[in-house]
Amino acid sequence: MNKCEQCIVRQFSSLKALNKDELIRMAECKTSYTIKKGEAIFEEGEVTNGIYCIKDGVCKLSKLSDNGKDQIVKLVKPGELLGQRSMISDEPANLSAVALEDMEVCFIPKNEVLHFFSENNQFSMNVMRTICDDLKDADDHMVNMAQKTVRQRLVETLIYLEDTFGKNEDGSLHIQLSREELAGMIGTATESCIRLLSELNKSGYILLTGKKITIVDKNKLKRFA
Amino acid sequence: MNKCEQCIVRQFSSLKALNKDELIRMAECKTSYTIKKGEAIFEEGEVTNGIYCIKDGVCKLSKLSDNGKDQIVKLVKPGELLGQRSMISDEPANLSAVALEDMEVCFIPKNEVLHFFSENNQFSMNVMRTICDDLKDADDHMVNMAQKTVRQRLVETLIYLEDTFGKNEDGSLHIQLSREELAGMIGTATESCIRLLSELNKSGYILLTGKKITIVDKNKLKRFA
DNA sequence: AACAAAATATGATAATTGTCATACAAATTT
DNA sequence: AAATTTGTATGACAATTATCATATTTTGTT
Repeated sequence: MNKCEQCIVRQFSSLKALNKDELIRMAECKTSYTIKKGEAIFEEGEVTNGIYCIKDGVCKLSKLSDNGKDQIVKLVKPGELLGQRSMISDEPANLSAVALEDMEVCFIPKNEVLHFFSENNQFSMNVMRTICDDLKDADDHMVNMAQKTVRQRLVETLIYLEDTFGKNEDGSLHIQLSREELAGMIGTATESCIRLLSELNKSGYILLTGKKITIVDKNKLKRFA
Repeated sequence: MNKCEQCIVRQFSSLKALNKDELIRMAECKTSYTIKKGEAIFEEGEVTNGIYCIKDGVCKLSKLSDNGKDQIVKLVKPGELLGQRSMISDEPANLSAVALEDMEVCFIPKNEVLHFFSENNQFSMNVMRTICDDLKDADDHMVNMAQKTVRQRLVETLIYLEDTFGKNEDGSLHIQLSREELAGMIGTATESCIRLLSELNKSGYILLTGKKITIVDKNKLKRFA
């Protein structure tokens, strides 16, 4: 059992408000998991009974729409928590969480988290703030979905992916999404996504090399959209 | 100055967790406002420094998109609070709040709310839960915007309006939105919204009488979408 | 290495949706 | 009451996007 005290991601998360004793207590009750790329941490509708803290790897939060397509609502990075909303609302998960890379996550049971909530006001305010940030992002995201064209959404998503997850040494986007997943982020058909990527490639805004996507000139790309 | 204790909407809001003393304190610090239809309670980007409790009337929360169109993110009813997210995140308002009917609202300064937060755990949990509900709604809404057709969104919005705000004696939707506002809710051009309404009218699913919209058969309408 | 399965790419076409123009109706102002 | 402004409605057309079909490439498996 690893000590939460020494966990690298703790300082970047809501958990930074916990004191030494609380971290020891958390280390004792937590369960660590390894999740392989493509595996689910939890699925839509599942009762989770606690939260997950992401130590390593990125996952997607998505929801299956009536038309059979999976819409990606958010990508989640190390340091972030999963399942807080469902825990607080006392509801089953509204979204599925599936690993985009191999991951390491820790599960902390609900009753423990609620204990920290009642004892540590700073901690609950931190969690509250991240949920508020999520709400703002979701509202903005919604407006984009409703008002922008698929091309604009694709361009903005590509820039978001570079800004948030960085690039490899060769300049390509570090995070690897299938075309279907990228389409699921921007809310369009996979073919439309491929076609637009292809168009951006031909126009020289991006570079497609196999599955790798490289943004040639971010500002030019931004202006284009 | 009216007593918060006797306020009709209190029992339906997060404020129901406040005790007698807290309500007296709140009554002393609050400011009551009357807002005329069409007037803004606050605008996107404005620093609000507190929250508003809606006593009477409905308002829209909207955001101006880059394309110049106003997207309605949420309609807010009596008993609900406005501005909690911005207050907790300590940010200017992300959305504008504009009255759809004449309204009565009470403003409670930020420092007072934060005081109740720290003293009354049940109250903060209530607020947290409403924000979590908003987040879930926003996520679901986002998926709909991304994956459903304008027709589906229109039909679902009409049903939502009837279910949430009820109907007049003649059976028409109680809440009155302009075509432009309805288009802003479903995320489409005003002309497209008008055209689809007209189509639903001709097919007998709804009835258009002046500005009034009547759903003829809710289940049939639902199935149609 | 050979094969099967999955992912990516592209063409053809249809359906959806947006834009611009214009007409008409209703509400407001003078 | 006439005039102006605003909101609603509809046509014509263009642009966007989805769908279906079909290659082609890549990946994984035997």
